[in-house]
Amino acid sequence: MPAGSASADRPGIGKAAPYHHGNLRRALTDTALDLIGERGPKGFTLTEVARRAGVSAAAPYRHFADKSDLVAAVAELGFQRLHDALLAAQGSRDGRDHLVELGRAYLRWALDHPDFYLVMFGAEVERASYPGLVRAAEAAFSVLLEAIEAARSDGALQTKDARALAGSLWSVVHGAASLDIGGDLHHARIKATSEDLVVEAITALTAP
Amino acid sequence: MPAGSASADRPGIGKAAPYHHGNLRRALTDTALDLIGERGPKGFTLTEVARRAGVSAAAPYRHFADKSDLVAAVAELGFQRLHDALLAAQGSRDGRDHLVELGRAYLRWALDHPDFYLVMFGAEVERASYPGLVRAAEAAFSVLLEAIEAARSDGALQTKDARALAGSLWSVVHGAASLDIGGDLHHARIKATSEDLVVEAITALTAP
DNA sequence: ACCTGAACACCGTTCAAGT
DNA sequence: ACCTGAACACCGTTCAAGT
Repeated sequence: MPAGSASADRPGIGKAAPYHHGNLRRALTDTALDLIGERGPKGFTLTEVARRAGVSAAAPYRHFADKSDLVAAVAELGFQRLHDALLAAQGSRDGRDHLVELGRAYLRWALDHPDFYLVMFGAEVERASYPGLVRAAEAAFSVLLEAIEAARSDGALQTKDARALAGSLWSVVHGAASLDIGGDLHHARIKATSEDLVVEAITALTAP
Repeated sequence: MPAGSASADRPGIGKAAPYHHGNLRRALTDTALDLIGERGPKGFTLTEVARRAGVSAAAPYRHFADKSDLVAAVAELGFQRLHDALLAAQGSRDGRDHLVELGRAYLRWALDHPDFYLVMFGAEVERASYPGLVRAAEAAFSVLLEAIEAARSDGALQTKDARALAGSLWSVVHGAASLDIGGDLHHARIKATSEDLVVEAITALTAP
């Protein structure tokens, strides 16, 4: 234990990188995501998040109402990043192909960030209780909706109910992502990848 | 507190319906399901399950390795009931219609038992760690697989990879159930019901 | 064989007190 | 304004002891 270091007038000396004063809120959500990635959404404790961030167990309560509120903040971050990933998936100009690309991008993001994904759709947080979370999810969903509208006005798609089609597409993609992450596709000995399933399903659902 | 009753030689006199000696294991899974239904998969504690069953907090450890093991047992029960519900859905003889009926039955069961469903597919239990759970899930899945095979040999369906089609169908139905239970379809203002989505999607995916 | 009682480490949360 | 330290109720789990 080193004592009397030159930085003795700064708080948290010796302890691993204490954030303190400034952006503890963001530090906590980042640390929480790390922990969830290591231990899964369960076995994740607020006390340890605080410990890793170098603050007391009570400190998070200056920034979050309770543990669920922190988890909701992580989920909201996740929806924002998913939203960005979908916006970045501007491949093909053709309406139907664009929808396939969107589905692929969604799935890829989910499989690349299973920890985020589990928090975003898991039962740990009542999404309905967090308006910001609902808005973030809606924003991501709107990318899909607009792609459908665009395809429709291009004549590449004839759908009465764009929202219903969006719901079907979201269901397949979310279902495939969820079953893949949970290992269920593997247990069912399905050799096709979730990407195969998604591409085929979107193609069938948007067939003229 | 009534004392000296005629049943004083039986354990647990006076306390609310103590199960003791016999089928405590089953009593615990039943109580756990009740509690999950009331409070959701989180906010469910082993201690309270024991309390409600009228036994000490240590008693469950005679029947389950730990809390996760109890949750896994509940999930397994869920897959068995889902399996039964699918077997009972023997409506139409026609191959494609039968697949639609199967999807409907799955969705209905999930929406009727959201507590079960969340435990079965939630992150609270590592499904891969519980072989009995995996087997129960596979058994339920096999109903779908056999329906596809039957439709194929009837000529109602031409599919190269039955398991892949099963994966796509499972993805839509699971996805729709999951999004509906989570309130996400509602937040996305999708007016069509999850049943509408599922029927339409299965029809499209099994189109000749 | 099955359950109780007491114990331990740990967690979520609160609150008075410090800077 | 933001954080600490101590406190409280409660939980998961273990283990010796009871019947």
